[in-house]
Amino acid sequence: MEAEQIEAVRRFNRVITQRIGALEDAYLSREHSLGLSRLLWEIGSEGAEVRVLRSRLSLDSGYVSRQLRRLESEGLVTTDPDENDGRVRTVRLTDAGASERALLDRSSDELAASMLEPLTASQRDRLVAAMAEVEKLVIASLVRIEITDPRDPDARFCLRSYFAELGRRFDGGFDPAQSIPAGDQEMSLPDGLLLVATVQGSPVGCGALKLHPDTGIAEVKRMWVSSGVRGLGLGRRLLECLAKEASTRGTSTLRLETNQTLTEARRLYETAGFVEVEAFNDEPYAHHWFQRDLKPV
Amino acid sequence: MEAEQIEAVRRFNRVITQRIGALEDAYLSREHSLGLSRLLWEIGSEGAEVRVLRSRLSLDSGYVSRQLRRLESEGLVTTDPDENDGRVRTVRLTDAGASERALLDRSSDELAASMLEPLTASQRDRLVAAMAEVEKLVIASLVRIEITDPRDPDARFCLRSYFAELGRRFDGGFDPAQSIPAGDQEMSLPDGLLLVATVQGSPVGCGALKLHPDTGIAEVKRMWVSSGVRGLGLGRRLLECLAKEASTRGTSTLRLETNQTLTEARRLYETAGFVEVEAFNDEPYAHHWFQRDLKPV
DNA sequence: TCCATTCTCTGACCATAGTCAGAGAATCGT
DNA sequence: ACGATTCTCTGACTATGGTCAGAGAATGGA
Repeated sequence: MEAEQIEAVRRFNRVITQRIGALEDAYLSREHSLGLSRLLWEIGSEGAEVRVLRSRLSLDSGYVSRQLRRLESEGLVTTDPDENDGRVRTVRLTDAGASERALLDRSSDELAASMLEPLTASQRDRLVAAMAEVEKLVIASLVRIEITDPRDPDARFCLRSYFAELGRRFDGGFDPAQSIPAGDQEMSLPDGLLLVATVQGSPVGCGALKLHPDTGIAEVKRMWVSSGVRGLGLGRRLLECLAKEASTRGTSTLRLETNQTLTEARRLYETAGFVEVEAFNDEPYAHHWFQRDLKPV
Repeated sequence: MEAEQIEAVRRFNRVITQRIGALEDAYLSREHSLGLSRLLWEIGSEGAEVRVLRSRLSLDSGYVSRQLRRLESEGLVTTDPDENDGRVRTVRLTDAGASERALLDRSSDELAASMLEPLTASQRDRLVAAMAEVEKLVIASLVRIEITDPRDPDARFCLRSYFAELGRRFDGGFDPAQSIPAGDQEMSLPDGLLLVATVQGSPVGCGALKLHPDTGIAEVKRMWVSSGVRGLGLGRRLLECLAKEASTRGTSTLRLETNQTLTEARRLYETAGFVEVEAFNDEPYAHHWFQRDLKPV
């Protein structure tokens, strides 16, 4: 990494935190403290359970409790016990609370507008485009990839999303019963593994391996990337991560099959060193079979 | 301004403040509080006067004093009275303080590096480029233009910079004595005015008017934009601002002359509605004379 | 049934980051 | 020379944003 780039990032951080900080001071410090406003915001129009608020903002339970009492005494929220679980309490905004929250929303809009306002139309377009690029790449830098139990909720979410996408994209839909299966056992060590990619706790992609240590072959399955984070090279990162995991577990050849409608996946495999080979199984949904040799570690 | 753009800016602000905030928590919260670290940083390797620190960080004098006592008691700084002015005290870092500051510096580097580290080389380049663009445009949105007394230090700085630049760029240099002068009086109301553009307190550009109410003509003089903020349309903003000020003061025609080496200025004048005319004065350094009619207010 | 756990709440603390009033010394302006 | 101003400092006070221990009610699991 070059010193110049680091200097550029530092300069950016300095300018941006100053600017946004100054604006937040000016706009958001209405009658409530920052903490109260944050809580009010996080409750949302639907209401929220106290324990959810606590974990989302990662705050102490006593602290949240006191803040809620204060909001209550100002008539901005009401808290009622949960119907199913008497320990849990649910906070809801009153009308006054909702309008207070709307005010915060408007302030945020004004804050954003004040960054655009002094600029010409073309400068605004450039700023918005550059911000989108920064945002995207910063999110990319937040991706964490970890081996995850297939029964984990995040893993379940990814697998469900994967099947849903195949259903949407395959000509004639997708029926898991027709396809070669990959059960939880096959995606758990030592038979295989599942990688889940997350951004700040939310699952955004996955990829699995079925290991066959006796033959030195491993199959790549369940490659999926959420539409929100496409174009960030996450597919490639997952694939390389799978290759590394396979390699350290005695795999010399990686195999996978794919459907003709998944063109971007095919391009990914080709540019990642896979070569198309004869069909090595009878997966009914596959049109292309790929293979890649791994360098031993 | 479009709602979409505002939404994009808000999303950017959210993502970036979260990201930078989280990183700062992780990296910068060493043994000193944020306030002490900020002060330590601001003192710099050269040392600084207490009053300068106070105004730069816009902090209460009592507060700064107490913070300094604390840094002193930890052996990180020394404060000595100024040689010339016994009221002023100058703070300097001790060796321990300097190494503490170097540590902060390194943390900032690591923080920046951690944003780049997970990315591929091409993504890094894109991120740095987009950050530079955002930074530039955000700075552009921070520019304030105000009528300023020519004897004000900021004004003096701009005028000095203006002459220095002419000296560098004109073939054969520039000698103010040879040129048609514009004294402080001529750039002060009611005879004229000087606009100074600042970004967060630092002067970055200027432009002056010499008014001639009897003829309805005003002359534009001393147009200068700091090299650090070029390409942001600041010249145009200054020029439009001058035109507006002239217009409200009974000017119907704006005039200016310029040197052939200032090509970007000439392009600015042409695209801002000025047309080249015969020489209307005998300014020895001028090669082109321009004029523009103003719509009455 | 009963013990462990979960969830919320209260009370007692604490550090940080200030603000405000005023005092004392040095300097400036006239 | 002297009154106004500038600069720094001390003391008293405050709000914010927490942490920690423990109590009491509800629930879950064996």
